[in-house]
Amino acid sequence: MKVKITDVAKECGVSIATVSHVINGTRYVSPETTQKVQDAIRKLGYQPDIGARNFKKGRKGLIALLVPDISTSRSATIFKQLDEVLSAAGFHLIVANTNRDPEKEREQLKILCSGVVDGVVLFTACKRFSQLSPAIPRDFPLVFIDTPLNDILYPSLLISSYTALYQGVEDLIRQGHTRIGYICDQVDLAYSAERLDAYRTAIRDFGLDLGEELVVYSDRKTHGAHVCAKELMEKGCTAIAVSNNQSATDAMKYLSGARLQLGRDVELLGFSGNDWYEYRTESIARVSQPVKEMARMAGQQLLEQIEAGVPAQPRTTVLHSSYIPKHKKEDA
Amino acid sequence: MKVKITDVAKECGVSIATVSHVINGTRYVSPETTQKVQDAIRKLGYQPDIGARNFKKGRKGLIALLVPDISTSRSATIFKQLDEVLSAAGFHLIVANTNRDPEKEREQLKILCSGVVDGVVLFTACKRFSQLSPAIPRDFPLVFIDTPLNDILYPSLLISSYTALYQGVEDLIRQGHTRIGYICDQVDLAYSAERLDAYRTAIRDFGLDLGEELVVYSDRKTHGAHVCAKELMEKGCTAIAVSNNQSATDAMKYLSGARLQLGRDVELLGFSGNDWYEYRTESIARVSQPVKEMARMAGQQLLEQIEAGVPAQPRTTVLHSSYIPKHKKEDA
DNA sequence: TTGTAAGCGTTATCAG
DNA sequence: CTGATAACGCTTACAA
Repeated sequence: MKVKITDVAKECGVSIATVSHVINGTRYVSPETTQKVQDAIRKLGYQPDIGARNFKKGRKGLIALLVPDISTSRSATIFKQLDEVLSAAGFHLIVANTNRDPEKEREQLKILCSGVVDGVVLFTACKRFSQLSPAIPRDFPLVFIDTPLNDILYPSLLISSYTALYQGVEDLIRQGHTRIGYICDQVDLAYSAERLDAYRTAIRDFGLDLGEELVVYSDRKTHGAHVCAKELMEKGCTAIAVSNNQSATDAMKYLSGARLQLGRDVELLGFSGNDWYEYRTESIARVSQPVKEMARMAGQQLLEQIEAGVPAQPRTTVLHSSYIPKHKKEDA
Repeated sequence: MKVKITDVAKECGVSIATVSHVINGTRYVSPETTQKVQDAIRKLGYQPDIGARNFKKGRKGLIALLVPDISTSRSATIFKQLDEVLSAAGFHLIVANTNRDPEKEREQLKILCSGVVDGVVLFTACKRFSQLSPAIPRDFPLVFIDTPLNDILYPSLLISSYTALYQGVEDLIRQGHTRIGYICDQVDLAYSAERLDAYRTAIRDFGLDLGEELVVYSDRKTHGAHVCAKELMEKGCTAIAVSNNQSATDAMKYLSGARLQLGRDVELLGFSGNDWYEYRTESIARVSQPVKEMARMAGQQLLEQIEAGVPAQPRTTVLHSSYIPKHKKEDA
């Protein structure tokens, strides 16, 4: 049989209350008794039953992370960081895949929030908060990440790449490039619009504006970024900026297929991501997103809500990407 | 306040025992009473407290999946399938990343097995079972997947690609290819050795043996599969077979970079995986692994151990990959 | 400085 | 056919 708190109490002739307090440091116990208890615990190999504890305290010891697609490297990064900070606080992390389906997301959210987990970190696929609110009980510990929603009622963490992208384009311009193309994806998403804006503003600020000529729009399914890259090269671009990591990868695939070498035939301003290692022979300039920091902060903020009982404030935190010039190492 | 079982009992004037039995269908209750109870449940919006139930039943409601690398598509697939079968049985899935580190794996396993979860699905990074056994209590519900270990004491699920690969090579031969190269990765891993064997046997069976000439060994870090592909082409191969999906992808990258077209300049025998979509313009012949089935079976077998209380048998189940010729759709 | 005992919300064992 | 009631292992007033 498993050894329980009563066994320990019996072993060293104190009450179970004392044992409990020794374990949790929740009230004064004399040094000698403390010692006795700790010895007994070690001797018997006692380990508190987490299930019982959680039950008694009315918590589940579980946090859920909801992501649109578990197989992306971004999801994996977020998972790992979050797991670190939450497990340090005694929580376990369960992951749910929403498959970018708002319907499914709402369902899962409803179940999870109704007594399964103590809190949720949500990378939503919904575009408006009102699509979600019915699924979330008032005052449920929740943190949004990565998606700006308008009328949001919870803490939310975002990454802005405006400045970094602006700096990247500026750098290209200072290097003498005058025809800098831009591959834009999903303009309907806020982050994408912001990045396009950064590109346009930089271009305009330095008097290189050509209107829409060097902006092409990619689409994951019908008009991949490789095609876009091709188009831009045909338009005589000497440099290409992109709006995300996937596009950067695709563009590189096209360029290498067309035997165009980075740094010689064309310059690329990319985004950092986990798959650069494949291409590390050619160092490129890039925008680096603080995904890890975002995930860790999300964990912290969630813990505050849960433990300190801070009611969810609609505070929005914006982290900023940094621009990393060519030949410079990624910051850890 | 949350509504609990006593509230329901009070509402319809029966005992909590009856309510519990209605909910769990665990003993006969007259139709009328059943009806009354169900109405009350609906009326009050009662939902059983899972935490309390788990506590009472001495279970945690949690299963852990340990994988070497959460960011691979294989891990993602396994996660999704497993999650489906386990959540249907009322369990939640927590994922732990071992980072291919046996040390870390052992630690996590030790913690998880000592009362945190009810069972574990383990994609181990260890090469021998003895490295693990100290971390696992006797009779702990556990299922191994994807890694053959010698003196294993638990159910284990494997995928063999021997036959499929053999068939693929055979198909190339029947198409008239006589110089078929093979890119082998990590011969020290059992699956890899098996696949190399399949290739060699097929080649030998059809009298095309050239010894080691057309076998090249890749290494993720120092000697990528693109390099291997290049070497094989220089050796005059008209077809290339690979030992896994990553190598297939890398080989294709090289080929497209060298402007060599599949089906015209060279034939490729690849492995199925999640990133073929990028290349779907060219259909290729491939070995398709039943990863989903493996994951689902792992879930089933684990449930058997946990629920039916079947003590862990050292039974090994081998699933077989199928060969899918060119131009044929992937089986769902 | 420590002990006693009342729960937390279920399930399950007895009786009836 | 159904009801009391004792557990499950722990935390935490309240007492002493």
